[in-house]
Amino acid sequence: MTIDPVQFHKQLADETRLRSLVRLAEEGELCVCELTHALGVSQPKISRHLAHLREAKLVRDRRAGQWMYYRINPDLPGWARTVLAATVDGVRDREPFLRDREALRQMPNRPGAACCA
Amino acid sequence: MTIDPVQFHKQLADETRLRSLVRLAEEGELCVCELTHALGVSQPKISRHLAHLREAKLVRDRRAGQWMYYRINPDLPGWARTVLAATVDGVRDREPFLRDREALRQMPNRPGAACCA
DNA sequence: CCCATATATACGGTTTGCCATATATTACAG
DNA sequence: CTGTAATATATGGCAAACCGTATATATGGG
Repeated sequence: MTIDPVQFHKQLADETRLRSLVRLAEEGELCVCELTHALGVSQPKISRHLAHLREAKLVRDRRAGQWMYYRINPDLPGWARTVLAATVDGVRDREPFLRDREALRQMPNRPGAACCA
Repeated sequence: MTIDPVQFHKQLADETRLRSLVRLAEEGELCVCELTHALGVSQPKISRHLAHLREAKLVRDRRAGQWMYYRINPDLPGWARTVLAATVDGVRDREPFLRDREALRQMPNRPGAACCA
């Protein structure tokens, strides 16, 4: 799989997209409503940015009922995965990423695993 | 040293800047006219993009006579250097980066070492 | 069917960013 | 000083990108 490096970095060069990617990198898979809640931004805004990420091949989506789940594209080339991992590592303990992690943790009625423990 | 990750990636999200950074990463230090020749773009264009990179702390400059030499900022945080190195690694053998390397190698009258071999 | 929830897209407006061209600055040579 | 080479900045125009709001689509339940 090949990716244009300029397009790739453009995706990381927006706060909403970067926050979404960091969340996805740490959680594995999230639906739109979880990201909306974690970042505290409007649903169309998240959805639009996720569409960008999908078009740029940074993420993949999967439908499960009414929910669309997004995850980091596992087929990214090695250099891109390294870039992503290094970036996540560099920002993990800063705002607003800390706050995003906490907001997701405290989200009520999360779809998926939460209900059937 | 601390750097805003969004601003950082914005710098890599432009072809002219990325090509300049890749050249600097491989050559160590280059003056404006060398970059101008390597990439084959206008001098003001290179100069403007180098100014962006300097303001974003990605590069440092040094004056030597009439020449301004630029290099990757050695004080970048670890994650940023990793991102940069991974990106360079990912693009090294593609166009237009191959062509840039070759154009620099064939540049006549390079300042610095070239004249006094 | 009809409604509610989750998600996506369309629209209009504003900002940001890039470019080419022209001009200013700085350093050096004579 | 004067001229020349290297570099930087200023200007105006244009295109890309982001945003909020409104609306459309899709799924599942009753």
